[in-house]
Amino acid sequence: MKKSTTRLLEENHLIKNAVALVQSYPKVPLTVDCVIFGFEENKLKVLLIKSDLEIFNSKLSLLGDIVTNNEELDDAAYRVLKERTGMNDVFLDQVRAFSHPARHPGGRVITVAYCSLLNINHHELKIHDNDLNWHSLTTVQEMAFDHKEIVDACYRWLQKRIQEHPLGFNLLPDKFSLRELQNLYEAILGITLDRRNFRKKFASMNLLIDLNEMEQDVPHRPGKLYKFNFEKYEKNKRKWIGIDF
Amino acid sequence: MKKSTTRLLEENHLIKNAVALVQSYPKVPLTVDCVIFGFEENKLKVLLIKSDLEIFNSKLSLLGDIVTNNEELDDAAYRVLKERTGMNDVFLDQVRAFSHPARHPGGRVITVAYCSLLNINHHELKIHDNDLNWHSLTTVQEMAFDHKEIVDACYRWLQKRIQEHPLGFNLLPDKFSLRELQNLYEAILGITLDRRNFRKKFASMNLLIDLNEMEQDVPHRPGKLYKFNFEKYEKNKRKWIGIDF
DNA sequence: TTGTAAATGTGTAAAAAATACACGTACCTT
DNA sequence: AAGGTACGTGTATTTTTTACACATTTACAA
Repeated sequence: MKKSTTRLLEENHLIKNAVALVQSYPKVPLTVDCVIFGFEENKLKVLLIKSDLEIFNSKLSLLGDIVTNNEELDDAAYRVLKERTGMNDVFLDQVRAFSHPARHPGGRVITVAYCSLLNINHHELKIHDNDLNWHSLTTVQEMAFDHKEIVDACYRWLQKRIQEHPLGFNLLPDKFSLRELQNLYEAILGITLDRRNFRKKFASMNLLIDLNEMEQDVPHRPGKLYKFNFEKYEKNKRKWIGIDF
Repeated sequence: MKKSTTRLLEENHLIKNAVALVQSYPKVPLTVDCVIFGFEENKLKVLLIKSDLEIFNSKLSLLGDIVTNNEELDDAAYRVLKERTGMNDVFLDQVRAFSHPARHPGGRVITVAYCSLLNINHHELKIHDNDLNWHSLTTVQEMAFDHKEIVDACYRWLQKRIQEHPLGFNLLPDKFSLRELQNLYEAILGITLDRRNFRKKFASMNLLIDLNEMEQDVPHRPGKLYKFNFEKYEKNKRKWIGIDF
């Protein structure tokens, strides 16, 4: 249906009013920060950079960036991830916003934290770039800004989420053994699990595809290799209840 | 330890650098929006206002406001809640940020959504003010901005959270019967629960204090009244695992 | 006052899920 | 060839969840 000219003019007017309203709003600088987790040597790692703010004297910092005009927060976080790791199709989810007025020494900056999970070995990281490096989560202490607080919040978020959804697979290679999977869960949750019960649980989920391959180059009896059935999980995601260790 | 003058000057310089950096950042208008839930007549309600933006033609809108200078997001949300309901000490938690570039007709505005739970009868609502009113969650359809999407997200958030923590008590009067409590859970989760098993579960949690009082003015056998043991819950919050219906 | 309607309060048996636990096997290394 | 190491598997026990029925208390109406 074609709108009349009068209607169009009126609508135009209303939009102008709305624009004027928004222009009267105070504005704040907004950034995203990515807590990028990886798993290596049976330890949960987090990808950090040395802060380029002199005042922080090379303290460790999250990967982040300003949110540009008309950019969705999710897109900004993906952009940071892509720029720094070269990777697409990485797990990424918003955790929450951090807004303490003094969190940035240069004045008020609000940041939205994202949690990302990726397979360290599948990377194309530009590690050489800029003191970009993986750090053991447990050893990371002082950080720039409120980034330690953000890392802690994302870690707690991950611990909770991994008990509701099988997110851990994002941290593993395409092919993995059950032992590797169990090590991952033990590292993230900080508990030890019974091997037989752990295998039973994952077997009952029917989300693992047996590749009929064996581990190579292990100094002991090799285990079977599996891959994660992403398709099946995506299809049933809504019905998903939990894992419950 | 007293810092040397040189050190102070240097620090000052670094802060100036940081300030200059932040000043170079793009800025966006930022708001908070509160999804305020209540419970009445065995229905989950949400507190809405008629949008004062003409372009929305009195469509329903969440209670929200701009985030002022140096204000924490949590504080901004509390402020909105206080202004509109007159209530302190209300349950409030951040859900997530919404950032679609076209979510506001007046241009780019990012909003952070909060979920709040309060006891409708315990209010001092200024309902007369401004077309402020409670609406059945199930009947709310069209809303201004992306507020329907935000309400839906907060409802899903609530459904999930209420199975992990006993948040429902925030929606009930101080004194309530087990039937009211069950009605609440059934309304939020959209399922029916077995009465005996429900009571058993809450009894096993030991979070209810028997007031040795009875319901008044009910057209049938009155039930016992209980109050929620907030202190005990707060004390054990960290160890809390879940409710699991 | 008596009967009826409506919701309260309570326990147990069966099923399902979680837990605890041990030994033979396969492969690697020396 | 022997020893080390992690793999792979099943069952009994406990705990949790589910399903289910009847007597009781009060309000209300006849």
